[in-house]
Amino acid sequence: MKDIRELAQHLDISIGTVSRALNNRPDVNKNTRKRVLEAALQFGYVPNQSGRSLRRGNTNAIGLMLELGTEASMGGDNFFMGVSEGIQEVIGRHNLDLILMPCGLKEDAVDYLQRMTARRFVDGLIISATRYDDPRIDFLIKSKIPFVTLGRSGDSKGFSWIDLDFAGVAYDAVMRLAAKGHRRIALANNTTANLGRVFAEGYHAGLAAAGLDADPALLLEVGSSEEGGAVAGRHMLAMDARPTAVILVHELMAVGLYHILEEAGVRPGEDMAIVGFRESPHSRFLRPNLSAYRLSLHELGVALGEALINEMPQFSPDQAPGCSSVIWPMEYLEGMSDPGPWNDSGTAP
Amino acid sequence: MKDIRELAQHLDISIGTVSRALNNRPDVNKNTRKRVLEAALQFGYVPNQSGRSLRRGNTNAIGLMLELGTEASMGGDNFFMGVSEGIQEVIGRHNLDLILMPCGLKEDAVDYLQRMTARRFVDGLIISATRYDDPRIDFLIKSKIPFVTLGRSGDSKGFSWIDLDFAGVAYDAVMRLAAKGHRRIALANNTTANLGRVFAEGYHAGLAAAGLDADPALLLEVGSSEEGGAVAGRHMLAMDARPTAVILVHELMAVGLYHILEEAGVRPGEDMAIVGFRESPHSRFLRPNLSAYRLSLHELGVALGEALINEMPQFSPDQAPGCSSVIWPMEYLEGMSDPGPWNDSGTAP
DNA sequence: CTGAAAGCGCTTACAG
DNA sequence: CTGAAAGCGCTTACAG
Repeated sequence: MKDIRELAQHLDISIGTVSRALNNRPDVNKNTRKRVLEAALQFGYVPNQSGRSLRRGNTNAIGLMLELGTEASMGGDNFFMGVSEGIQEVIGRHNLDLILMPCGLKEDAVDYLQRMTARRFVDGLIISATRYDDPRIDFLIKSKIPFVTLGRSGDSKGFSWIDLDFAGVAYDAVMRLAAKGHRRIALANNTTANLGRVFAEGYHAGLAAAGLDADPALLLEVGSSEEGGAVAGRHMLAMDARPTAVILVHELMAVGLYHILEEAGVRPGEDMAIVGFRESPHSRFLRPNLSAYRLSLHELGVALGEALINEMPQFSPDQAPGCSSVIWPMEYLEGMSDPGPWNDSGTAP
Repeated sequence: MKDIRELAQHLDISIGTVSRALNNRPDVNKNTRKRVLEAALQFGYVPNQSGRSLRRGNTNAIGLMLELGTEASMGGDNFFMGVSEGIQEVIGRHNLDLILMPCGLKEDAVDYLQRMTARRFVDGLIISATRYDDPRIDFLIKSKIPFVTLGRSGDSKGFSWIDLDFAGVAYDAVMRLAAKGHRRIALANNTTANLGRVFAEGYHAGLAAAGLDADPALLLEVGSSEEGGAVAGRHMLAMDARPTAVILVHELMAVGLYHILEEAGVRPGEDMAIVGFRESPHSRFLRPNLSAYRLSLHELGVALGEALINEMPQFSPDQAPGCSSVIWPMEYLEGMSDPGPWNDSGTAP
């Protein structure tokens, strides 16, 4: 069954009525609707989305843009799969489908976005890996396309976003470490995305609240990866006044960091306290297992989906766009990598 | 600039000519084409994909279907991100875009596929996590939609596929371990997808070639995850005749397996040899680092893209569809987790 | 080389 | 409650 015409012919009614029945319009005879629905099911008829989109001006799809190179910085692995599941749950209720739009390394993110929106693949967008100054946001605002960002930007005004509580986590980690007696707390950070800046702010706020001096030498800029953690480890080992604790903006770093420390005979958790960002299977299986912060990817996805629905006039007619901003709370999960109290004398070189 | 009509008006030519110029038709005056292209660029005009699709019957997009629950068995996000990059490189040359289509846990894969194809989101498909008996394949063949599968199915006839060399890896791993003196070699496997069956076949072929008996007790069925490795580890520790070596169908398993073994005082690589499937950052940073097999995700993506292009009549008019099948070779990368020769006496309990 | 026109498959005022 | 018709934005024979 290729098109609506054929289905209408088979039922001996007009295509208009078939369309109305299929679209759940109220003004259709109950029996007619039943016949149409049954015939559609029987013949496997589904309206051609191009025809529908052309007529209605929407696509019934929403997109989640991924940047292939940098996404590792938000969690790599299963982060986006977990979030997708939650997004789908919400948007599915509105008969929207989710598609992931991967932007290649070689393509400019704005060019890509412009192309995908111009082609009108999707009715709304979720973008991630938000930068401090992110031209994609200006473009999307100008284009009047409903969108939500995962991650705030520098000014973070005029659009809706959800951001993990990077500042809160860094602050909390510093306070916990300080309470255990640490005085020299390093930050293994990555400021490619804005989240790194926010993380550093929380870190500095924590230092101030704990009455500790901020030593720029303790601010390590590395990649959000196993290798980045290794780089941070080598760097710290080479320092004259070695930190006794380090906070990681990405838990993957712990893998490389542990490796490097152990190679040098420095025991993670015993000779150096380590706190990771997000709890993950990797962090759980590290030995000592990594203290980190927990969040539900599914719930985050649900929140993102709902935020986007709020931006879409067809679903939320009396909602002011760009008005919601959420800092997603995360819960400390104690591992064995930052035991306390810390015995300062036993550690510094 | 909203539509072609407006652009044509601005240039004072017909929309037909604008369209022809934009579509690189040869029968357009050189100067006219130049004017059109410049104006389009200037006003940011991009043809509406719905109009184009409706008229031409294609979408200029290809889809990579992911199953959110089971994809971990192929490697999680990083795997698909790496592959996506390669796919895009190839299909981009034909002005096709790649979108990822995540099928939620709660949705039936065939229903999902049917819906997405009926809506005509994409002109071609790559599906993954192929099962032994995969109804998606019958559906796609019947629908005459160009597609390629990542992973062969049980019969693997009548469609094109690329599969990692699971059989070859298992065979090679057994042979290497046997050559080092191992007699009891376990397999931590996952047969949810067909790859697990193929892996087991290679394992048995290896055992036979090495003159070793196949002990069903050494065939462990676990999840392709950290936790799955832990389960396998606990199981092996509890065995009367403990294996001296184990081959993992997924390298993530090593994380949990190492953990459990170490907890029990069994040293990975020394008291038990371990070989993983795919080399990854995780495997590289394990201590001892995991012997595993290397492949280029990017090249695999390129091959998938090319295979799909071959299936698409508009790009490969004289290609017989469904005729290509590739077993993707993988290269052994020696780590420290399976040193040899093995001293049998020192190990069994 | 260009323009006028048909038509891709749908939805939706409009008339009855 | 239903049908006939317009039109969404594009591409492409066809005529000139």
